[in-house]
Amino acid sequence: MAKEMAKAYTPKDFEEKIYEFWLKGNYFHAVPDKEKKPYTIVMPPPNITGQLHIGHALDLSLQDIIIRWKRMSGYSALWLPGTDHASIATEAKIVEAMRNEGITKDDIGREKFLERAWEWKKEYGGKITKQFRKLGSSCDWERERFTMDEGCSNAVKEVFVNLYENGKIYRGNRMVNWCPHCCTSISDAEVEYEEQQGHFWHLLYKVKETGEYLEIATTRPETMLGDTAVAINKDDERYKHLHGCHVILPLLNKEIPIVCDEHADMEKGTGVVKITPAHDPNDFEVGQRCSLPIVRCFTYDGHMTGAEDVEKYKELKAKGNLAENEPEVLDCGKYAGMTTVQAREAILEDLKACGALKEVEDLTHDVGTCYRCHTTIEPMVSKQWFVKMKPLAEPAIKAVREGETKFIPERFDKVYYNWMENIKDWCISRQLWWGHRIPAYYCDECGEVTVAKSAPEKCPACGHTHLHQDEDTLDTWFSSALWPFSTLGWPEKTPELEYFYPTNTLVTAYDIIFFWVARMIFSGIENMGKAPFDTVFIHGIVRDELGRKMSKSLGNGPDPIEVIEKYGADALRFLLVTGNSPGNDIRYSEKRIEACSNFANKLWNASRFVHMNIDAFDVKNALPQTLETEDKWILSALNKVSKEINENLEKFELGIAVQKLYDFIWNSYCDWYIELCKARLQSEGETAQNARQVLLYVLDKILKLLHPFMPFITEEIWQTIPHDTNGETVMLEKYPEYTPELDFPAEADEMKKVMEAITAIRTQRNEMNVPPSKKAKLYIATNIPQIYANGEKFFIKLASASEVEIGESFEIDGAVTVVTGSAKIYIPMNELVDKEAELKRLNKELKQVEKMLAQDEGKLNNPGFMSKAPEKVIEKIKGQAEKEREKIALINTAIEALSK
RNA sequence: GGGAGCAUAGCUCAGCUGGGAGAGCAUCUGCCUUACAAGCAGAGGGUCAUAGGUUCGAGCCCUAUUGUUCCCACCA
Repeated sequence: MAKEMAKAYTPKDFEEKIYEFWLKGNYFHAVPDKEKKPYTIVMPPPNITGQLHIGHALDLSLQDIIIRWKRMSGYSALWLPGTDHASIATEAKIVEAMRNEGITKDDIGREKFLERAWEWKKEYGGKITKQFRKLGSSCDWERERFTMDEGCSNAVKEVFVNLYENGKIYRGNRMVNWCPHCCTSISDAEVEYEEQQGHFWHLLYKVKETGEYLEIATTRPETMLGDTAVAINKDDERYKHLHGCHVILPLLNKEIPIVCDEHADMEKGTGVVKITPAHDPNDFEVGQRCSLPIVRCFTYDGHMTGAEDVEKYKELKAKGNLAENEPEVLDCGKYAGMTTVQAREAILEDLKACGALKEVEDLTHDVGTCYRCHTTIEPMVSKQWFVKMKPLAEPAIKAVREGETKFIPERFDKVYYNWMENIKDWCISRQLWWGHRIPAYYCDECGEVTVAKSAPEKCPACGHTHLHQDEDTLDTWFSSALWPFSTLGWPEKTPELEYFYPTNTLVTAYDIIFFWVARMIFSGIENMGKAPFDTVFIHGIVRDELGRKMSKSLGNGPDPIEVIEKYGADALRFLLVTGNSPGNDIRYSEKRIEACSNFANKLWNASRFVHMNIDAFDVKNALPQTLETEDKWILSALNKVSKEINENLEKFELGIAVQKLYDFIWNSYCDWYIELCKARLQSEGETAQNARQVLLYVLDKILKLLHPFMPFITEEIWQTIPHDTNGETVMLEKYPEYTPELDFPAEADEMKKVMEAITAIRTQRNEMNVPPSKKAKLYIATNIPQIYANGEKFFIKLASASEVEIGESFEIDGAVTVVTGSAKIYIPMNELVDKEAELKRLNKELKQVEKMLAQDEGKLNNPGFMSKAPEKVIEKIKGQAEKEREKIALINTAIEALSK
C-alpha cells in the first residue's frame, strides 16, 4: 500500500483523481440489498439552465455528508441525482437565443422548437451535474434521471390521467395569474410580491336614475373598460336608495348595474367598488356571486383588445365552443392595441378631460410579479387546467401532524400547515412548448374531451377520427412533485421502488417548501399511499458578508468552482457546514474558508508526522497490548467524540458534529496527543512501537470520522496508511462508534490532571515572559504522587522542566508557585521572583476560588436546592466544592511560605 | 393584517431536554519546539437586546417592549 504523501497539502492535485477512483470502483451505486437497511435521499434536481452556485454547494454538501455517513454505517445508501427541465426558464433561454438569430417560436413551429430545446438540453443539461462532481457528491450516477425522460414522462401522464379520472383535475375558465412577458399562466406560488410606488385614482361614476356621482378609487384605471358593475354593501346606509340602480361607465357610456355584495367594505374608502370580473380575482368572485358578465379588455400579451380579438371571440361563439365563464371581448376602440401601461395614461387623460377623475393619491402597495421575469402579473380569466387541492391537502396535512413526515427544524411545519390549509386550486397548465404536453385530446367534430396516456384513435363520443391534443404543457413542478417515486421507476413496480420508497430525508432550503416539498408530500400520498420521506431537513440560504442574498445582478455570489480551485472542495464543504444550524442562513466570507483550509492542512501535516514515525517500522493498524495513560486518555476522548458525532448526526446537527471533530483533531490529537507521544517516539523498543500503533490507530479513526465531511483529503491520506481491514476505500469502511472496552475514565482523568498542571505552568511562565529555552526544576507537592511521577516526561518535554521532584510538601525559598486542583508546583526562579507580585497574584487567585466555593456552599446549604436538584447535579457541586477547598488550602500554604 | 426567525466577545456565529458562557477570525505577549509560521504556547475581551415573571437555579421556559430579517395574506 504505502503510497507516499506529498509534502504540501494541495487539494487540486488529488481531488479529481480521487473522484475518478470512486467512480471506477462503482462505490456510489446502491442496489436493493436484503441484508441491509435502505437509506434514500433524492436530490433536488437542478434546472438544466442552472449554473452551480453556492446554494447548490450547501445543499449538496449536507446531503453528501448524510449519505456518506449512512453508507459507512451499514445502510444501502442511495442518493439519486437528476435534473429538471425547468420549462419557463429553459424556454426563455431558447427564445432569447432565437431572437439573436432573428426568429420567433411561431416562425419555426412547435416541432422544430422542441428539436432545438432537446439539442440545448443535450449540450448544456449535463454541465451542472458535472460541476456537482467537483464537490465530491457521492450520488448514484447510474440512476441519474431527467424530469422529461421517458420514465418520468410516463409517470406524469399516469398521474394526470388518474387525477382526472377521480375528479381531482378539471379544466375551466378561472382567474389565473398571467405573465404578459412569458405569455403563460403561472401558479399562485410563482407570484412574488414587490413593493411599488403607485397611485390611487378617484373616479366619478354617474348614477343613471338619480344623477348623483359615486366616487370610486382604483389603482388600475385601465381596467375600467372591463367593468360590469359597481358594488356596494347592502347594509350601507349611505347607498340604500341606490339598490337596483345603475351607473354610466365613463368613456364607454355604458350602463352597468349597482350590485350589493359583501366584498364592498363600508369602512374602506367610499364604500363603493368597481367590479372588473375579467381582470381582478376578487371581482371575479363578485361576478360569480352576482351573475355578472365577464368582459375582457386585455390581450394575453399585455395589450388592449381590439376588433380582431372580438372577431376571434365571435368565431368561437358561432361554433358554439364557448365554455362556462368564457369572457366576452371588448373592442377598446381608440385604446385597442396599446399596452396596458400606455392605455392607463390615455384613459386617465380622457377621464380627466370629461371630469370623471376627481383626485390622485400617492400609494405604496405590493404588486404581484412573475418569479422568473419579474413582470407585473395581470390577473386574467382564462381557460386552464387545475388540480383540486382540498382533497389532496387534507391527508398531506395529516401526514405531518401525525409525524409520518417531520420537518427539521420543527418550526417549518407551521409554514407548511399555513400554506396547505389555505391552499387554492393549483393551475397546472402553461402556455409553453417545453414541458410535458397535457394528455388531453379534443374531438374536432363534437368537442368531446378525452384524457388518456396516448392519443385515442377515434372520439369515444362520436367516433370521429380527427382529434387534436391540448396545446399546453404542465407546470414544471407537476413533474418534480413526483420525483421521489418517478425516479424509482413508478408506475412500474420495480424492485428499487419497493426497496427505496418511501425515501428517508429530503434536504432543501426553506424557499421551496411550497413549490416542491408540499407538492411532493401530497403527490406521494395520492399515488403511493405513503408520504415520500420521513424527514425534511431544511437549511437556510447562503448570504454574502453583508447579509445580502446572493444574486446575479449584485454579482456577489462566489463561483464555487473558483473556490474549489483555490481552496479545495473539502474546505468549501467544511465551511458550509461549520457553524451552521438547521434552517438558519449562513454568511459566506473568504476569511472563514481560509480557516477551513488551514484545518485540512493541519490534518495533512499530522498525517505526515505519523508517516514519519511509522514508515521505517513495521507498524500494524491495531492497538498494542500495553496502553500508557496518555493512550488511554486519547482513546477515551476518541470514544467520546465518536459517540457524540453519531448522536449529533442522528439529529441532523451537522454543525455541532463537525465542530466537535475539529476540536478533537486539532486540540486533542495534534496539540496534545502527538506532543505527548514525541517523548516516547524518541525512545527505543516497545514503548515507542506502542505509541506508533496508537498514533496510527487514532489517525485511521479520525479519517473515517471526518470522511463524510471532507471526503477527498481523508481518502487521499487513508490510501497511504496501513489498514486494519482489506477495504479499498475509506468511504466503505465502518463508521466509528462508541466502544465500551476502550473507555478508560480513571486514566483519562489522571492524564487530565497532568495536562492541567502543564497548562498552569506554561501560563505562569508566559506571564513572566520566561522563554521556553530557559529550563527550570519543578517541585510538585501532591498527595497523589504516582500520577505526577508518571507524567514526569511530559513536564520535561512540555513544561520546560529541567527535572522534576515530587513529594508531599516542600519548603522552597523564592519560588514561583503554581496551584492546580490537586498539586502545588514550585518553580524556583529567584532572579525572576518578585515576592510582592507573587503574593498579590496568589491572593487574587485565592479570592477567585473562595468566591466559587462560597457559591457552591450557598447551593449546598440551600434546602430548596438540596431537595429539588437532581442527584447528579448535587454530586457535581459537592465534588467542585471539595476541589475548591483543596485548592484554597494549597494556595494558603503557598502564601504562608512566601510571607516568611 | 397574520405568522416566524434573529438579537451572545471587536467581527461571523455555535450553545443539545434549564445545572459554572464557547469556537473561528481579529487584537496583545512569547516562541523556528522531531509534522504544520496555513504553525506552537499563552493572554485580554461578554449585565447573553430591555423590563418583568416561573424556578433551588434562566443565555435557554413564560409575558411585554425595542430593533432587525423573512414568509403569507390583503389593500377596490
